[in-house]
Order: sequence, then structure tokens, then C-alpha cells
Amino acid sequence: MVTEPRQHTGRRRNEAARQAILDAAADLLGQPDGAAVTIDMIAAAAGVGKQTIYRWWPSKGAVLLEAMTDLARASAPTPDTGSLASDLKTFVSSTFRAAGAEPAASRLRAVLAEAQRDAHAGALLREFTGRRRDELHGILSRAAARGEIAAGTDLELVVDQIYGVLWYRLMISRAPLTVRVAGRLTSALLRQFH
Amino acid sequence: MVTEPRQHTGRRRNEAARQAILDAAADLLGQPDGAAVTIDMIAAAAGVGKQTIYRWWPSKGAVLLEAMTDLARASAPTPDTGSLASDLKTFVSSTFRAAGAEPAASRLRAVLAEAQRDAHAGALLREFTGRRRDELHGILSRAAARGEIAAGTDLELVVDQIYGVLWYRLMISRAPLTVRVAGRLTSALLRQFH
Amino acid sequence: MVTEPRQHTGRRRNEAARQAILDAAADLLGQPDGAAVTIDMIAAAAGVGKQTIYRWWPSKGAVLLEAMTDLARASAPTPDTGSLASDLKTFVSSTFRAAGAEPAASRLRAVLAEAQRDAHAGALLREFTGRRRDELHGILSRAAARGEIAAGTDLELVVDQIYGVLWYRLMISRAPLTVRVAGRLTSALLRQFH
Amino acid sequence: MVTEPRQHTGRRRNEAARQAILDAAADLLGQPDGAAVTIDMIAAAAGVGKQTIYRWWPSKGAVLLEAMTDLARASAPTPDTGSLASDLKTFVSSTFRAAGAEPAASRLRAVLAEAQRDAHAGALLREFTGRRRDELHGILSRAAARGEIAAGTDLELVVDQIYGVLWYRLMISRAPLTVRVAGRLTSALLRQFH
DNA sequence: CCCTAAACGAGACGGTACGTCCGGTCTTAAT
DNA sequence: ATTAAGACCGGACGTACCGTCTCGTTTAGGG
Repeated sequence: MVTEPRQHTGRRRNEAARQAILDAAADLLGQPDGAAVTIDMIAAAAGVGKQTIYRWWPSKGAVLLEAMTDLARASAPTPDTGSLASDLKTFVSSTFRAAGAEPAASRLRAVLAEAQRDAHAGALLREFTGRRRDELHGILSRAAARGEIAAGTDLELVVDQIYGVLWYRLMISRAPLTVRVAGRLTSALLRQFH
Repeated sequence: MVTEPRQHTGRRRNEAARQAILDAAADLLGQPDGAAVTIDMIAAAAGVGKQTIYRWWPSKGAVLLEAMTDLARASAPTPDTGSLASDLKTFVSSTFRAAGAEPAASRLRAVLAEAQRDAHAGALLREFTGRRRDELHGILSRAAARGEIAAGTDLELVVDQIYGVLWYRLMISRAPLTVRVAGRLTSALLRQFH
Repeated sequence: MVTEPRQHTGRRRNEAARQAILDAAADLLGQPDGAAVTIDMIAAAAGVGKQTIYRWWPSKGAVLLEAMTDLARASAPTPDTGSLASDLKTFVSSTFRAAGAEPAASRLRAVLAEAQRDAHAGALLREFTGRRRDELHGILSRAAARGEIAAGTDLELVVDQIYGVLWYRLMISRAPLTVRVAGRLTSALLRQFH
Repeated sequence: MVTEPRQHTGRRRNEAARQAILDAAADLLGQPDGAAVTIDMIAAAAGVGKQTIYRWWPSKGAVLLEAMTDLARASAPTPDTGSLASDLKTFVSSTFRAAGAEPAASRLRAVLAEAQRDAHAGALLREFTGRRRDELHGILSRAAARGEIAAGTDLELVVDQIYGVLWYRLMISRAPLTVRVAGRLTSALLRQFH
């Protein structure tokens, strides 16, 4: 990736450089061969000095996590049709479809590995997944308020079941994450709520 | 760890050295601080040359996976009381308890990270988890044969939910993996089957 | 050898590190026990990463040769008294005395061995010895111009005879390289010139 | 090099294996690219276990030296025509011609380097060169007895000059070792004797 | 004729050095 | 003050080689 040189911005943070770093990181993370992403690769691809990265992020993992998070920000809004079955199916299907396809799947795998070794990345991953959990939890708690879920149900555990299946298939079994699977999982959970 | 020198075994593989390597790897993997395990550390702790490791394993990840697998071999037998509720509760509880406690949790985290970068480790992890899945699947399919689970239920997806919750809590949320959680998950799944 | 940390010099070569590497190499080369000098030893003694060595020199031999060359730079000036007998005796004596004594002798032995295996070292050794040959050749050609050496004498061969005796005694016979030997060789050569 | 398997010789040393080792070593030493010769290469080329080498030689250098020495054994006899000029010219010319041509030159270079690091090789090299010196010394001392060399001439130093030029050109300057050079050197030395 | 002892081919082993790679820190010169 | 550039230290990587070791096989030669 060759770009024309950026304008310097003097003593203010160069927003274009920040974006170039995140773009380069996201791009490299998505390589399907799962090759390791190094700081030098990111810096070279972004046309940036390494110090410019370390001035703003505490570690390589933090850059990767933020790059991944940024990509996922432009995601589908939480559905709210008033029906648990419909909202849940929509949410789970779109989540599985997005996470299961390349290059997102590669990115998630790389980022999870990074998070095991790098405390900053671990915290950012927890934050990222926390936001997603909150959306899902919102769907469930609204349904519970409507009486669609038996009182006393451990909603956190339901969330774990859904994201557990997602990450397990991504990281370990590499089984498919299709809309069909999302549908089956949703049906099973609805039975669980009776 | 200083030991007296091992006997050589001539041109045949030295089984004692093999075991020393796996023991050292297992030991280092269990360090609670999550420090990275290096090949040099394993070799030094085992009193072995690095080449002796690379002669028999294709990569560091392969050693770590085999060490972890060996540890887990001496695991609890699959329960078979004739009651799904009882068998499932027993299995999930003991699995969660074992995986959630140190030093196993640290080992699993390190090994999962390694498996994302190292194809050999990935294959061995899939093999290892596959054996555990098979046991659980056995419990479920016996219950299905007895009519305790509705025909047409996707048993693989049930297994995914259980191990998904396990790995998700280990890797990402670091939420506890207690017997209490195992009980709630078991109850929820039983409701899925009706 | 523990020293306070060096100043960094940013993106320009750190001259202090360069000198520390050459000093360490020269120092290690002079060990009288003839122990092999390794890159790790040089790096450790210089307080430098190995990469800093390999960034600037193509091989271990190149470092050793440069270290040795640097040491020899501060050598005696070429004599020029107007008398061949006097100039030659002075030059040969001081050369033999310097090369035959420790730690120079150990250094020359190690460096010659390195030069047989390492093409870079070989080229540098040729360059180093070439400079010494030139000085000696200057003495001889000035004398030839004065008529002290018969026309048609192969001066290169005379130089070979002198340095040949030096290196042969250093490398192979380990016979002494004393002022007395230098005197005899000089006398023999003067007879040769008649 | 593939050969049919050798006959075992029971509890007596296998002479064929000894010769195969020396042949392989000599062959590998003569490789013009100056590539390093390893024990494993020798063993493989000779179809021999490494222990069979180390049972009979104390180090790699010792094998190489013996291989080289064996080759040189079939060398020209010492001339003795009764004339110093003739004998010396013959000896020096044939010596220079043999040592200066491939593959002997490569072998000598490799062996000299080995001798700097390996004490066994050093001793054997000294022994080998000593035998050659003795032959040359014989020529000179016979001439001295005939009065062709002035009394008091240091014959050892004459020998040093001849072998010094030889080894210096081999090891360092890589200047040619031709019959022409041998002739000039002989003439120069004869003038030393007057 | 059998039995023991030594030599052999093979190759695993412990250890050491190699040259490469990468993370995170530092400094310079330019903006 | 921020940037691009890239040198720097530390340390892990995977490979190569040395010299030692043990196996199982083969033969010689003494009982």
C-alpha cells in the first residue's frame, strides 16, 4: 500500500496518521493466511514511524483491538420489534454471519490470541465483547419485562451460551457459523425460556 | 530442578527425555502469572538440548498441546447412571471445576492462544477437544435413545453450548466456572430438550 | 565489564556502540588461551544486541578483522634514515616484536583462521596485510632508487620472504619471533641484494 | 557416493573403514568452494558411524590432518644431484606446484584453519610440516658440507623463508605459486649463501 | 562348536553458537 | 509538540555441528 505523503499537522495529533494506522492494522489482520502481524508491518503499511504508534497505544495488542473494534462499530442496530423470537433470531443470525465470514473470522482469531498475552488487549477485548453483550442483554431483558422469559432466568448465562457457541466455533472447532445454525440455537433457547 | 543425568538409550528414542520434556512443559504452562513459555525454558527445565525437542515435535505449540493432553488423560470417567439430569450435571460440574481452577485454567488459556498461531497446535487442540466432546455426546445420545431428549434435537449444538460457555468464560470474560454455574447451565439445557 | 548505559543517537549510527563492539572484540581476541570468540560474547561484553553487530558487519570475521586492524593502526611509523640496512632492520625488528608477543600473536592466529572460512574476513585480511606490505615495499623501493638493491630484484618476493617468515612462525612452527631472528633475516636479505 | 556394504571384521579394526574415512575426508577437503567439512558429512560419505571415527581419532582436526598427510605421502623424492642450485630449484618448484594447485591448495587452507582451533590438528600439522622441513634441511646441510653455503648460515631460517612464502601466498595473499616464482626465490636464496 | 569380546552402522542425545526476527524505547531533523 | 525514520537492547527462535552414548549386529578367536 503506497500512499502520497500526509500533511504534517505540527504539534497537534495527526488524525490522518491515526486512521492510517488503524486501517493498516485492520487490513493486515484480515489476511486469510493468519500470518502474524508485526508492528513494523503496520508502521510500514501506514507510512508511519513506530513511535507514532507507541505514542498513542500502549502495545501492539491495543492497536489490533482498536482496529478490530472500529471495523465492528458500523454494525447492524439492535432490533426491537417487540417479539423475542424475531429480535433474537435477527441478532444472532446477523452476528454469526458477520463473525463467521472472512476477513472478520481471521481478525477475531488473531485478536483473541493477542488478548491472552497482552493485558491491554485483554481489557479492550473484554470492553468490546461487553458492548455486544449489552445489546443482546437488552433484547433479553426487554422480553423478560414483557413476560416472554420466565422470571429468575439467568440472562447472563443465556448471553454466554450464544457468544460461547460463536467463539468456540471460531477458535476451536472451526465449525460453520451459518444462519441455519443461528436459527437452531435461537429455537433451542426459546424452548429453554418457556 | 536439578536431576541426575539420564541414561542414554543409543539410537532409540529416549522415553525418559520425552517425559521430562512434557513434564517441564506442563509445569511451566501452569505458572499462574501467565508468563510465556519458551522452548529454551522447557529445554533447560527438562535438562535437554533444544534439538531433542525439535527432533520429535514440529513446533512449540505441539509440545504444549501434548503436555496438556497428557495431563488431562487421567480425568474422571464418563458418568452413566441412566438419568440424563444426573449424568449431565455430574459431567458439566466436574469439567467446569477442573478447567476453571488453576493451574488448568492458565494452561488452557496459553494453549488456546498458541493454537491460533500454530497449525500443529490447532490440529492437536481440535483432537483433544474432540475426545472430550465425544464423551459428552455419548451421554446425550444414550439419553436420546432412552427418549429423554426430543427427536431431532441437534446434539452437537448442545455440546457447543456447554463447551462454548466453558471456553468463553476462560478466554474472554474470565467469569467464574463454578459448580453453581454448571448447575444452572444444566437445568437450562434440560428445558431445551423437553 | 559493567558500564553505564550509552546515550541513544536516534536514527543515526551510534558511534559509541560501534567502538564498544570493536573494543570488546579486540579484548576477547587477546585472551591468551586461544578460546573461540563468539558473537554472543562480543555482544554481551559490549552491552549490545546481536542485531547491532549484524546490522553493520556482514559476519563475525569482519568484526574481528576490523577490531584487529584498528588496534594495529597506532603502529610505529615507517623508518626512513636513508640507509636500507638500518631501515630494514628497524622495520622488521619492530614488526616481529609486535606480532610475536601476546596478545597480538593470539589475535593474529585467530584472525587468520577466521579468514580461511569467511570470505569477508579474507578480503579484510588481504587489505590489512596489503597496507603493511606497502610500507615495507616503500622502504625497499626507495633503497632500489638509491642503488642499494640490484636492478631487476623482485621486491614483492622480498616482502613475501619477510612476512612469510613472520606468519609461518606464528601459525605453524610457533618458533620465536625475536629481534635476534629479525636481525639474521635482515642480514641474509642484504646479502641477497648485493 | 554409494558403495556396497563393507565386510565386518569382527573384533579387529576394519582397515577398509579406516581408508573409507580418510578418502571421504580428503575428498570433502578438496571441494573448491571451501565449504566446511563436518564429521557427519565424513561419516555419511564413508558409510560409517560417527563413533567409528571417534574410536580412532581424537577430533575432527586429527582426521583431516591425517587425510591430508596421507595424500601428500606419495610425493616426489628428495633430489640429490650434488648441486645445490639444481636440488633446491627442483624441490621448491615441485613443492610450489603441488601445493599451489587445486585441490591441494583448498586442503591446506582448511587444514591450517583447523589447526588454529584444534590442538590435535596443530600437533599433526607441526609433524607434517616438520617432515617436509627435514627433507629440505637435508638438501641444504649436504650443500653446506660441500662448502656451497657459507658456514654460520642459519639453515632453519632459509627453510622458513621457503615455506613462509608458500604458506603466505596460500593463506593470505593468494598470489600464484608457480614454477617461475619458485625459480626466482631459489636464485635469491642462492645469493644469500655466497 | 560355542561364547565372549571388540568393532561396527546407526542415530539420539546434551550443549553451544549461529544468524534472524520482533517488541518496545530512544533520538534526530523536519514540520 | 508531533511526525517519519530507523538504530538500539533484549531475548526467543529454529538450525547446525561437536563429541558422547547406547543399541543390535557381525565376526574373530579362545575354551
